[in-house]
Amino acid sequence: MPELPEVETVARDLQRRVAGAVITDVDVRWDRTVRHPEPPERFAAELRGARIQRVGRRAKSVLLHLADGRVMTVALRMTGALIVAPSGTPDDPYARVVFHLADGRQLRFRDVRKFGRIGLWEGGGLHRRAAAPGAASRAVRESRDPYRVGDVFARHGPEPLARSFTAGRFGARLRGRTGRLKSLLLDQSLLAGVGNIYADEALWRARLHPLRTANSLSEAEVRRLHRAVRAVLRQGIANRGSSISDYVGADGEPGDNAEQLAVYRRTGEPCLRCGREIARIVIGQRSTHFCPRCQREPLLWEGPQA
DNA sequence: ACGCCTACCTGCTTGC
DNA sequence: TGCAAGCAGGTAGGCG
Repeated sequence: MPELPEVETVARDLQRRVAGAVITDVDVRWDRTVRHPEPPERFAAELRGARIQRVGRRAKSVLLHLADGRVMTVALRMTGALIVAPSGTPDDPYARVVFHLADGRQLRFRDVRKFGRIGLWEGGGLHRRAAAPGAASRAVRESRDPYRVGDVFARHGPEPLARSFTAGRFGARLRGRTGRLKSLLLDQSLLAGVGNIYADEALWRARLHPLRTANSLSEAEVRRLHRAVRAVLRQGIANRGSSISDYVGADGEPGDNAEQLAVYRRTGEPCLRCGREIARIVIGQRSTHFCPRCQREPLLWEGPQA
């Protein structure tokens, strides 16, 4: 469900609502949601009495910075949501982890499909350069604790909305890559935060066919894609995210960006630029939407293609 | 290192 | 109406 704009919206909501709150107890109702530390009783024990100081985001994870320097990471994956429930709110059968706050409210991790993951880590290392690919997950798997939050994101690429993420830097990361643009935009080690919705939207905006390969792009096209990625993400944040079926912010309200989407899940509707019907194809098992006229097909030099 | 594929889960929609 | 298949915003892990 949530990509960068949705996760950013949740993080900003939580910053307003739970910064300063103290966690008094934790119910883990689906053990596998908690990945570190384990077992869940230990996760709960380590959080009792912790104060949430600040809420932020890295990639598609919400970061709850605790007053003692530790960081809780919440990866929402497909259907995860973090919702602040006032005291007395009816229970939610899909709440997988419930954080009880000292003021009587609950911070609920709701997750129908149970793909979401929560971890608790020592602070530090968030802003350093990427380590060797694979090192992070291997180390986490093998670690006897304490493990730093920066290591969790060691394989992730840069934040697309950071000032330091320039077209030149984007081009350097794309250089030599033979993969298709659609798949590369979804690759979190190339760039962090773009998912299926915003990948399609960015390619439409940049007028690039999703099957184009990175190494086929001119410098001007790289600049166009760079601008487009940033624009669609910023617009998504401004509209509090795209709610296709069940995404909601921490206030439980859906975002307004779905109606602004140009191609995502608009198969058969007219292109906003040229009127041609939006097409849907599958790339790397992911549904992909684009305008066959505005986003010209790459030249195919081999193999039977649709 | 890269690309491709599967698994992880549940619920909703679609087509027969 | 029932039932099975297909689809969904993500990503770790295994394969070649």
